[in-house]
Amino acid sequence: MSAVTLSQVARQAGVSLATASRVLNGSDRRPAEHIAERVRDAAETLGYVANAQAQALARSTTGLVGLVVHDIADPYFSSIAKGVQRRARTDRHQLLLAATDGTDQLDAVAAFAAHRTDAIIMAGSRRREIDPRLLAELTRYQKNGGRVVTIGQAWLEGAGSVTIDNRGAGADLTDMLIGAGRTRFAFLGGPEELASAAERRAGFRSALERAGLAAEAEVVQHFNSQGGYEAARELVDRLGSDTVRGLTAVVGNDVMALGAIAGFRHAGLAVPDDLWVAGFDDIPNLRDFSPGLTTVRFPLEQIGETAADIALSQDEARIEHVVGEIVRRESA
Amino acid sequence: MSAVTLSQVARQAGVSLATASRVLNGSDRRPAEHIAERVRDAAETLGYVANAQAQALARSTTGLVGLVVHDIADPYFSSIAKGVQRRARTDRHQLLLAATDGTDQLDAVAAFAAHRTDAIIMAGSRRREIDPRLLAELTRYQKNGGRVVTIGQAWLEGAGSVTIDNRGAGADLTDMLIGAGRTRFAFLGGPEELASAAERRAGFRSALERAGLAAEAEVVQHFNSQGGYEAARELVDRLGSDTVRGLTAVVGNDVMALGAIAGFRHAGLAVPDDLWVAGFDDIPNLRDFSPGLTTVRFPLEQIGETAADIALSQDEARIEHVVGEIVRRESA
DNA sequence: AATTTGCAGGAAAGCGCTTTCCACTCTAGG
DNA sequence: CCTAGAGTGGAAAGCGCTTTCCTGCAAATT
Repeated sequence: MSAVTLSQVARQAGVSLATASRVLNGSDRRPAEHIAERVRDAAETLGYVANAQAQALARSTTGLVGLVVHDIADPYFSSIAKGVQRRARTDRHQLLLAATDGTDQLDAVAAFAAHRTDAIIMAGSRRREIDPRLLAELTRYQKNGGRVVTIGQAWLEGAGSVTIDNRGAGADLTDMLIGAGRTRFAFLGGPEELASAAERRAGFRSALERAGLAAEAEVVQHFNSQGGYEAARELVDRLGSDTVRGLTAVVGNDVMALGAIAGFRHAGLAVPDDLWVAGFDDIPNLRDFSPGLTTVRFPLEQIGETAADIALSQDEARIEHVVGEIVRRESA
Repeated sequence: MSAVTLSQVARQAGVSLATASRVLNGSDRRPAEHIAERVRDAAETLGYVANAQAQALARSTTGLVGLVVHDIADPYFSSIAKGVQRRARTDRHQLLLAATDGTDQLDAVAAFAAHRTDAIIMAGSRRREIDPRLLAELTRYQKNGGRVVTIGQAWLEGAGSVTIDNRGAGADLTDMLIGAGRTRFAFLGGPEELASAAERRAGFRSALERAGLAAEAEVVQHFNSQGGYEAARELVDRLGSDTVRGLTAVVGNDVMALGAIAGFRHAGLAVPDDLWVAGFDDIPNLRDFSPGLTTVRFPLEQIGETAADIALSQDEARIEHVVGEIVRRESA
C-alpha cells in the first residue's frame, strides 16, 4: 500500500508540505489561487490519494463509525445497517461492520476501539445480563471520547440510544387481537436472555392478564427463521394439531413468524384458515408474502439513520424513542 | 479519541517503547518473560488499546478490507457480506462496508483507497459499461499494492474474482424447464446494462433458440422486489390474463421472482396453478416461501468467503468459478 | 584467558499527515 | 516616511506506533 504522498505532491508543485496540505485536504487557511492550482495539478497528475490513516493520526479523528450487529444476513439488521450507512455517508463517514453471531461482541468493540472509530452503534440484540467486560470496554471507549449509541434499549450510561418500545408493541398487538375477538393465544419467542424477546413477551403477557386470559403455550427457540419453524412444530407436538387450530400465535419477530408459518404449513395447518400468526418489525421482505403478515412495524432503516445521526452529532447523546405501529394484514 | 498510548505503558513498566511494542503488539522478538509480564500488567492497569491507525501507518497495512455492494438490505448482498465478514474475521481483518445504490461506486472505492484497505471486494452488480474513472481508480489502487476481487465476472485486469456462471444458469434452468415439457416462456429481468441480468437472459434465449422456441415476452424492470411485482403486472397488462396462464416465467433473480409471484397473485393468477415461476440465487429467505421457488442456487455466503479468501491471500490473485445448481421446488 | 557468538533491551528514524509557530511581505494608518 | 497589522508560505513538531540499528552482556568457543 505504498502510494503517492503529500510531500511528493508538494515537491512537484514547488510548495511546502503545509501549503499542499492546506490546498488538498481542507483547512481554514486557503492559499492563493495560483498556488492552489499548481498543487491541484500536481496532485492530479501524480494521482494523489490522501492517506486517511495518517490524517486520522494527525487529526485524531478517523471518520469511521462502527456498527455491531448479530447477523448481517438477517433483514432486521441489514435494514438497520442500510439506514446507518446512508446517514454515515452524508457525513462522509465510513462504516465499519461487525457481525458477531451474538457471542463476540466484545471482540468487535475492542477492534472498533482500536480503530478509533468516532462512534460505535450497538444493534446486536442485547442480552439480559450484559457482559461486564463489554460494559467496561464501552465505558472506557466513551471516556476516551468515543460516542456509543445503543439500539433497542438505553442500557449504557452516557450513551445515546434509539429505544424501541418492545413491551408496548407486545401489549398493543395482543390488545388489538383480543379486541378482534381472539381468546386463545400462544407465544413463540426467542430466548429469554435476549432483552427484546423478553420484553415483547412481557407485553404479551400483561395484555392477556388484563383481559383475564392466559397463554395456552409459550415456546422458546432461536431468534431466526429456523427457530420459528421449530417453534411451530414444537407447538403442534405439544398441544396436538386440534388444539392448535383456532389459536392465535404471536411470534417474537417477523423472521421467526415466517418460519413458523412454514412450520405450521408442514404440519398441515394453514394460516389464516386454521390459525393466526402475527409478528413484529415489518421487515421489508414481508411485502412478497402471502398471507400478508400482521405485525408491528418499526421503521428499521429510519432507526438506523437516527442511530447514526445521534452517533455523529456533536451535541450531547440523545435518546430517541420509537413506538411501533400495528399493521393488520391477513395472517391475524 | 485520546487514549492511553504505548509510551505511557512503557514508562509505567519501566521499559523502552520498543520493548513495550514487542510485548504487546506482536513481533518476532519476544522479550524476556519477567519483562513481558511487567509490560502486560502496565497495559492492563492503564487500559491500553493499541491505536490501529498508528499501527497501520507504521506497518503500512491496515487490516481493513472494503466491500462494495449495491444494497446491503438485499438478501443477495447481505448473504455475501456475511461470508466476507466471516472470512475476514478469521484473518483478524475488519470489514469496511459501502452500499452504493449502484451509482457512486467511484466514491466508495476512493474512500477505501484513502483508508488504505488491504483489499477491495466489488460485489455491486457490474454495469455493462464500466465507468472508466472507476477502472482508473481501481487500477491505481492495484498499482499501489491493493488487491481487488470482483464478484460476478472477472472484469478487471490483474484482479482476483469469483466468477458466477450466469449465462450457464440461465441456459440450464431453461433447458430443465423445456425438458419438463414447458413450451411457453417469458423472461422478467433487470435492466440490460447490468451484466448479470444480461447474461442470465442471454442463457435463457440461447436455450430457447436451441429448442426452436421463442419467448412470448421479455420485460425489464428494477432489480428488486418491487421491480418483480411491476414486471408481473406489466406482463399481464401486455399479454392479457388468459395468455399469461400456462406461461413459465423465468425471472432474473429470486428477489424479483418473489415480487413477481406477488404481482401475479394480485392479478388473480396463482403460482403454480395458473403459471410457473423460477428464479436465480436461492436467497436464504426462500425457505419460508410457499410455493417453494424453483431456482438456481448459488452459495452466496460461500461466494463471499471465497472472495475474502482471495482478497486476503498473499499469492497471486486467483479466479474461482462458481456454477449454479438447479433446485427444483413447487413453483416451476 | 581471549575471543567470538548470540541475544537482550534501547535509541532513534521513520510512516504520511496536520497544525502551530515563525519569518516575511504587503497594505493601511498615523 | 515609519510602523502596526493582516495575511502569506514554510519549518518543524508532533500524532502513536514499528523496526532497524546499536550497544552491552553472558555464554560458547578456541
